[in-house]
Amino acid sequence: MGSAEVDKHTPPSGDGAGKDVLTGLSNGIDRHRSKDKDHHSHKHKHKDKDREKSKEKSRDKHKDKHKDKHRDKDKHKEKSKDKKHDKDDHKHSKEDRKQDKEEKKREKEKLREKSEKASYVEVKSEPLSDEDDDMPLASRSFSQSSQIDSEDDDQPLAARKKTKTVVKTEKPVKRKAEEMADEENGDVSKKKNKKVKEEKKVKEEKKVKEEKKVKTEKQQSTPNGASPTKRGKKEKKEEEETWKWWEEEKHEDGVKWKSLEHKGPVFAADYEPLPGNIKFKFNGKEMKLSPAAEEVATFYAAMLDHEYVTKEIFNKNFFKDWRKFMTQSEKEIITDLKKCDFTHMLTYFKAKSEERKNRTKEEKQQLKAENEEVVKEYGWCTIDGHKQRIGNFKIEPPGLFRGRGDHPKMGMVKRRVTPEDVIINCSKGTAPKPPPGRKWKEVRHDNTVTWLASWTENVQGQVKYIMLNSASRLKGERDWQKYEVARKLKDCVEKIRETYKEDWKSKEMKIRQRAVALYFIDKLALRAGNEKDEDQADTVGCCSLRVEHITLHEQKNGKQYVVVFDFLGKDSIRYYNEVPVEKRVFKNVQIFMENKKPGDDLFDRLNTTIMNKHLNDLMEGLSAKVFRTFNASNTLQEQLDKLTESKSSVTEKILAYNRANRAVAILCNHQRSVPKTFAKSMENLQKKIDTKKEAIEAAEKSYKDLKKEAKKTGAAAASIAAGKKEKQLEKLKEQLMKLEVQATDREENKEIALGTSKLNYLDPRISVAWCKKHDVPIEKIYNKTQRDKFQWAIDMAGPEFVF
DNA sequence: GAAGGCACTTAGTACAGTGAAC
DNA sequence: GTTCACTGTACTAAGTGCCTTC
Repeated sequence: MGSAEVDKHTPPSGDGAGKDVLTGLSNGIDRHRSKDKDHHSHKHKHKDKDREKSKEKSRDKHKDKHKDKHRDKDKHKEKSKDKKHDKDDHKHSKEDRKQDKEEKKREKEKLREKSEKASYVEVKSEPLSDEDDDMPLASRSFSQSSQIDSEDDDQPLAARKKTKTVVKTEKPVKRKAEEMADEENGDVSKKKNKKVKEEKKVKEEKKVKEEKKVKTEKQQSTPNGASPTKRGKKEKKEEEETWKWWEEEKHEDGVKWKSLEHKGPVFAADYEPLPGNIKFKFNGKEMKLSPAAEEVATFYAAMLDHEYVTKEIFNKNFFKDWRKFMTQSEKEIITDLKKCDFTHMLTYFKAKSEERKNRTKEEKQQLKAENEEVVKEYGWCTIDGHKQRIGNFKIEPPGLFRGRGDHPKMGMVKRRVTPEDVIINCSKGTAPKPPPGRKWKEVRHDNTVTWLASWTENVQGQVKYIMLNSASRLKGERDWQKYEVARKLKDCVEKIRETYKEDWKSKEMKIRQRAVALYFIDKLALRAGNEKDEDQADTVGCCSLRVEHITLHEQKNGKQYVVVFDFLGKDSIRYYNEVPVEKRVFKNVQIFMENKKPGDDLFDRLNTTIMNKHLNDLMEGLSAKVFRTFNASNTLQEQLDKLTESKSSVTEKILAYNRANRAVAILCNHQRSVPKTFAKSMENLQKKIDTKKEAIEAAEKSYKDLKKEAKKTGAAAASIAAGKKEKQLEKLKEQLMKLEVQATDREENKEIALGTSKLNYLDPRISVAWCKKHDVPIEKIYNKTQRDKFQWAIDMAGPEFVF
């Protein structure tokens, strides 16, 4: 299929092309059916069928897209069901086991529900119409055994999954993560570790000296006027914060801690029923709800002003779940969400919120003190003899699930977590006490994991964890290691690039797909793109890109061989990019798209496991995500080198830093919604600019007048005044320039989030070194929390550090 | 070897806190 | 003292990738 043909099925790219990309995509494409297509699309077959159906049903194109994907996801279900038909008993038993598991899971759920009796009235599940199971059974059975291409290893994954003849090109031995981690550190960090060991003695001596110094200072300061408690607190805090774990020996393989003690999590406060005068109305009639139903109703009421409640799926899920918390009589009465009136509740919450805002200083202070007490008690743990902050010691309160994008589960009730749901992890003999009269689900002593407590959340069945905060050793060590792997990639990236460029020419489709995908991951810092379940929002990454997500242009805006990417990535954030690529990549993509429907996988012979296996063969510890870290950090280093002028002022240097940071954020597609106050603040800034311009105009006029006068009269006074005016004018112009730069900066940053890259992708040693080299205070780049997180880097990196 | 589980990182948003401007 | 706008933090959803199970 030529690109023109592809283009025919895609909307004009460019402005606003995003969500409309699907429009008309299926037009005519179905006509290209081939052998390859047939077997490749086993997993797509039914989704295509359904897609056509859904097209008729749905008006919203974007929605359609998601629906399609959910059907896409059905393909996995179907896949496994097909297997059931085609394959041996083993598959049957697999399916059975799966069902067994699900049943067990359901039983567990039930048990948990029972345990929550205390907080909710238990109601037997209501047989509301279940639309989830609308997949036609007929479409599930589909044999494909005969459709496998005879070409070696050059088959779509869907087909290959059925055969056992996959040629294994990868190294057979897969090593343990711990081994890898150790060896990762090996190459790059080993030297450092050695150095660290050598220096350890010296440093320990230094440390002892420092401690002595601190002690003496303490002793000296306490009798002084300064508040002893305040000082003591500060010093204690500092002591806690300055555990230089990076100078210590690492734990052995897989061991995360030797001792761990904590007080357990903090549970959400019990539900406080609404005052009697706050009424819920159904069909215009006031109604007092049972406590359980009322609590869930308040979750919804509190969100009435939010966009979520305009979404059908949100309302549907909420109502279905809400009914589970109603009494029999409530269920009989409350039959339609549209007839429910929660506004009185919302008004009450708003008033409460106002009340909170208007608290007196004393009240606020008291509240703050109370919170601090809680943090003091539950916010810290003792790990290997050191006190460390816990990141999230509060258990998530109940509420409505706020899935992002078009999440099929949004609006479902997130149930209250009880001690009976919680697994505690700590040293033997140190288990925290559960709340009075309650029990933990389990207490374990697993020192190969970093979490302190966990529970399984009911909406998605995911495990949630209580973990240490980012300033802790456990997090810092991993962070350091992450950047070391990225630096290791820097040393061999050129070779890897040569390899994948060579692979673009491979005879094997699988290898060509892998090579092109890797090129995208490397060039565009795309995420790997794991496959997703049908009960999640339809988002993709590189390996899971579908044909509908890209458009090819032989020529676009004066550039040759342009690939236009338009898809929803993580958090349903749109990724739109027009990328000129090498001809060979372009031609390959053309081939990958041939005879495929919009909803088909672009890389049908590739997934993240295959990609990462390959990457790990190229370099130990390498996975797709390392490219993002590497490219982000590398970009920062390059941009800083390019943009920083050593003669500039600190302000200008910071501007340069922010620009470099922004370049990375753009690369990684870190977006944010435009701040609510943006328009207004821009308006204010514009006003300032206008005022400044007026001032400049006036100053210019008076300068001219003064100059004229000086020339005319030759008076020294007039000449001095003109000189002064000139200086004033220059100053004003400079101020104007600054304001205009600020406006540009703000405008450019409107939709870009700098924090994510700073926190997760940029090797902090680059920033630290840059600060040290250019005499920029580190506080200008990192706030307190960030400095805590990157303490290791601040301590470690000198001005000479280069990524 | 597919699928699911698990542990962890990465992500954007909401809101509280804070300090500057008026 | 009040308002406004920006910053920092808490929160929790959504990714990645390795490991285990069957």
